[in-house]
Amino acid sequence: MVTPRPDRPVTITDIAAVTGVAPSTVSRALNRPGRVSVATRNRIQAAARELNYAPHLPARALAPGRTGNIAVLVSDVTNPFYFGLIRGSQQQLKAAGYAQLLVDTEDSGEHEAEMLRAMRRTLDGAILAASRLPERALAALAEQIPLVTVNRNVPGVMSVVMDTPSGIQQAVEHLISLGHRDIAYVSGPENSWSNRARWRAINAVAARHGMRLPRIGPFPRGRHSGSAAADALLITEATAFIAFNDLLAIGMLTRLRERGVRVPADVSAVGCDDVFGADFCNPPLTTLTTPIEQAGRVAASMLLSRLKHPVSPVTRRAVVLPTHLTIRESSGSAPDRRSRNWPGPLVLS
Amino acid sequence: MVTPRPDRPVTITDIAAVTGVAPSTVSRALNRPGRVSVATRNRIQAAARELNYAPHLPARALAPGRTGNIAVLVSDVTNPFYFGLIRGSQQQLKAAGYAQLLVDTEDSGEHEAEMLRAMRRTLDGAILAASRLPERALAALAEQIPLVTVNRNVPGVMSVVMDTPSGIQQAVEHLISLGHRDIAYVSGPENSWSNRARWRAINAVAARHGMRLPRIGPFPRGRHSGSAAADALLITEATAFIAFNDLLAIGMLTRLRERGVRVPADVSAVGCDDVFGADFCNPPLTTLTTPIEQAGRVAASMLLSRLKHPVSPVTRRAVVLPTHLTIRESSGSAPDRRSRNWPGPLVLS
DNA sequence: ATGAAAGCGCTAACAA
DNA sequence: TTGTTAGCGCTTTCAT
Repeated sequence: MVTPRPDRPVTITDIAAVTGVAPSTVSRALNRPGRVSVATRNRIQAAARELNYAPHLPARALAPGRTGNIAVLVSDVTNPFYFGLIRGSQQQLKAAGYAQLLVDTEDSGEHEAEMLRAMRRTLDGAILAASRLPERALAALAEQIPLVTVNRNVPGVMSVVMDTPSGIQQAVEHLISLGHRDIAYVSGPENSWSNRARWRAINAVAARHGMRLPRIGPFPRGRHSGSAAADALLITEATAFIAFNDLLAIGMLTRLRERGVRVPADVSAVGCDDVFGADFCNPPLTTLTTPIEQAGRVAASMLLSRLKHPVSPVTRRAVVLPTHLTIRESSGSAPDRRSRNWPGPLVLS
Repeated sequence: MVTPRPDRPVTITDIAAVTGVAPSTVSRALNRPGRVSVATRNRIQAAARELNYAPHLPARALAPGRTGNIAVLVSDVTNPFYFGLIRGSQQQLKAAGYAQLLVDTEDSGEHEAEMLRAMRRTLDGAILAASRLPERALAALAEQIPLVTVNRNVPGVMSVVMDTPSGIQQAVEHLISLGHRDIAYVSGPENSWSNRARWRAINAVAARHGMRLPRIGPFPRGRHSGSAAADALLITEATAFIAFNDLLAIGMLTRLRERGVRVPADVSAVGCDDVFGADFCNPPLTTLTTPIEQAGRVAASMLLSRLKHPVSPVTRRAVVLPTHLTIRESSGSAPDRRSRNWPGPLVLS
């Protein structure tokens, strides 16, 4: 029996030598067990296990068409919004034998483009969780490499988006039913597609109710945006606000408390996303719940089915996931506007 | 001029054809610019840019020794504890030209081992953020592939750990200084190394103060552990607790509120980790802050320097990062024990 | 400074 | 059913 050097990774050639067959037979036995006689297959698989063989994926990836890698690009890995997405996609990808490459684009379209450029030959496809790329660039990219965008809808690119309009409608009407008439939209970063979609949806609902909601901001991502946003809000007449996302809303909650503004007695707060933390902040946040983990699963599935059937017409190009309003304690009846005043002084911190 | 087919990825051979040199020269020009004449180098680099060339990483990885991939294994991607770690390592790895493969082991040692086994030939190294593997397995693995563990210290394996004892000491003494004498440790999963380390540290401090702290639990990870833990706590005489981690502590906070127990008036709460959310939960949580993002950076750096200098003795094998207590509003003076009673009835939910 | 040639591990035609 | 052969794209000797 031939004993391969134990300090060198075991290859199919080693297995071939040990079992006395050709390397290609080993390859077949391991990948398409059906095309090999039962006897040899068993012998080979036993030897593989015995030698603790693991395939060398890069070598396999040399043959065109399959690297086994899918990239997932997020704008900020520490944003809890992505946690569920990452987990959802990871589940699907792992089950299908793909590795997930997590890439943080640092919220920059250039980083995003550069990473994709550098990695494109290493990838079978990519999931873009919050692309900052212009439509044209995205469409062009999708020609070169299978792509699924999340929360971004551009023609010709597969996508998973949330049904923002219906969720926003629920949110606005929830506040209206509580007696609020002055409702502000607290805007997020202007380069965010979700932000624009939400603002558009708000406008549409407001128009339907013969109202016009003011908008404050935009406020960038970052620790102190919540404070700035809360301060800006208090200058207005608003008795309620809908914030671009929960992070911003939670930041505002903190600042409002500092300034002695009671939520929801003085001001009602509504967030978007229902991220980790929305249920235990103070007070627990009423928010538009988006099925983000499902979005991750769906995005991965779309990509995988596309890889399997490169041009199948059955692959849907755009999936819309339902959203719903989760009512917690941060929203309540509108205060009598005339008697409204903030107990605390403005404290600059 | 030779025009390569535009629908096929550009290879160094294409560049060679275009510039009239040999493929090997292109390779050199791109990787070791010093070993090529300035003129040809410029010509080649220009052509590469022109053709929008990107190296095919799997092919490069065929040559032994460098795949460009580092795996980061976490027990649960949705656990906020890991966010900073992932970001820290990602920063370092990206800067060094490595791709980060994020792997969720689902808190199972078997998954962990299996993933590592399957991927080992694809990897230049791995960071194990919360390994569930037995010491022997870990040590054996470290022989085969460069490894850095985080929050896990096993001889012969590079590691980054937190200085739990000093942080725990601060926490315990903080509570003692507030008059607490009955302090419980709320234990996390028994297969967690951190959990055992924290419990050991607590015991040591208690002994130094002539006390013996009771321990309740263990409580597994999961949404409802906090409730169970809070209920268990209320059966004891404890006026304060230190929870295995913030997630557990926050869950307990929620349950305590449901049951009408005031924090910190009736019970003081201390968590561990200072995760996202610890600063805005209700009340904001006093917690042992661990520099987890730094841990990610350090772990990546250790791995990278190890890859560069395979057996350099200068690479430290174990790094201990300082921790400190962050005092927020969940801890306060101990109540008079005799007058202590919980206003609310026990509500099973 | 540059070219020629071999080979990394695996898969897929094709042949037997 | 199995073996032979030829690459995949790149790096790396070894010549020149």
